[in-house]
Amino acid sequence: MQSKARGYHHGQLREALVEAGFRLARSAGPEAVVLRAVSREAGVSHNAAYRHFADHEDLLAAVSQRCMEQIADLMSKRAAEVRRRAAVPRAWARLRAIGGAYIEFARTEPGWFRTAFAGARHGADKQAALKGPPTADDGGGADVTDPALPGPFRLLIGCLDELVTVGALPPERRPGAEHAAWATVHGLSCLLVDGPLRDLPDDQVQIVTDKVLSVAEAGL
Amino acid sequence: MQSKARGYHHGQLREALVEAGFRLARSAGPEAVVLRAVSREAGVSHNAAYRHFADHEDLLAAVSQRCMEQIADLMSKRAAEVRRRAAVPRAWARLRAIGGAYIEFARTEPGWFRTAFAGARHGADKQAALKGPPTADDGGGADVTDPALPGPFRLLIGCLDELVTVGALPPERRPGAEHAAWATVHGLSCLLVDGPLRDLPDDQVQIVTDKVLSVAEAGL
DNA sequence: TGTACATCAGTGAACGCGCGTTCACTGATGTAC
DNA sequence: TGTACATCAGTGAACGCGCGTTCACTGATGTAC
Repeated sequence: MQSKARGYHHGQLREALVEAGFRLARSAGPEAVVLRAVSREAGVSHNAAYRHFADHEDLLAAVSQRCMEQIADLMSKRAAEVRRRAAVPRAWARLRAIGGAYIEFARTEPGWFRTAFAGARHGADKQAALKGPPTADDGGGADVTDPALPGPFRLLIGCLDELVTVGALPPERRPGAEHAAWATVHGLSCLLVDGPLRDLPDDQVQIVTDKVLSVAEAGL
Repeated sequence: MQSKARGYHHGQLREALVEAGFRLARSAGPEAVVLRAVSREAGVSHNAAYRHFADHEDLLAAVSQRCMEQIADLMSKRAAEVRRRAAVPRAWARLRAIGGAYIEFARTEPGWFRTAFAGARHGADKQAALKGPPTADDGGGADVTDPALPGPFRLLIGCLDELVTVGALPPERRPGAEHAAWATVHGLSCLLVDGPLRDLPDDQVQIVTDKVLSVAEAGL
């Protein structure tokens, strides 16, 4: 019965609030994800949110997670577009595709990108800390199937594992590779969004992106 | 006469306000650099700042710049500690030293680190945009002596130039290298400060840092 | 050297704002009998 | 099948807060004569 038209009881207010916050975050970043504005956007009184979220931080964390999924979606999409058939070049192309998608997302959706990482700073407890380091005792890094990991990171791990499986990356270079790769694309993304590369014109962004991805690949 | 004890006229209120903001930013980041709190910290009425800054954004930009210099200071210090004598290993060691210092700074002074990049987002006009891309018509990158560039970036450019001069880096790989290198260390810094690597214990941070720097160097 | 005066750098009070959060409430829903 | 009632999800008003900014002001400084 909950799919009825809006009455006194909303029915899916939680989802509606997250979606409203997500919309606000798009143009104005995490600073825009504020309880009163989100409720307003959802067409509901400004304290209704307390039936679904403990507090403002809790809401922001949910919106942030939504943004993180949005990044992962674009990465998956770009990876699926890779057309190479041979295993080795295909694996490399997929890695480049997800890296490029990450940077593309940051550049085209800076509000969402910033929000994706805003939930982490506040409410640190609620998000699982990342699995440790490249120690000798595990398989050489984090686990792709671990649902606590952010989606983009899981995709990256998957790509790197594929590179090893396919023989393109020597297993001894695998440990820690996910951190190095992620750091590189994340860093360029931040510089393009927040940092001193923020005003670079699009064509130059493309050049810089290619260079950075090439260096990262060469490094692996 | 301006070094007299505090009277009605402060004498160096501008510097004092920036310093007060800098202090507040250390523990609480850019969100703490708020006009009223900064004035309070400087022991002055909350509107006195308007004699020295156009508005809040203007003050934040000044504090942000101060933080950026602080990063550059640590990088210079670590670079100066390099003891290698032979030109080539020395150049590589200096590059690694400044990269490591950047990450070390982010890790040990997250408030300052975040503030250094907070001034950029707001008040974008006031900060010079970074010189373009690795086009063919310039010497292969930005200019070390350009005072509009952030200090850390100037240091990085200097190191890369040195690598070329010394013959350690083929000139054809030089263009764009500063972006790739900066992106890598900046990315890891952000992940350690804001992102999912925030809770990594110190020893693992060291391992990850080494791996990331090694990959970046190998990539160049 | 002394004095009038313009200028500058600070003060204190007040403005309006949007925020997070809490309170007592009320309308809708579903279940026990 | 009908009715009483507990439960749940929303409302509206109010709280206190800290913020940026503006106003008319006043104390200190330096300069012209």
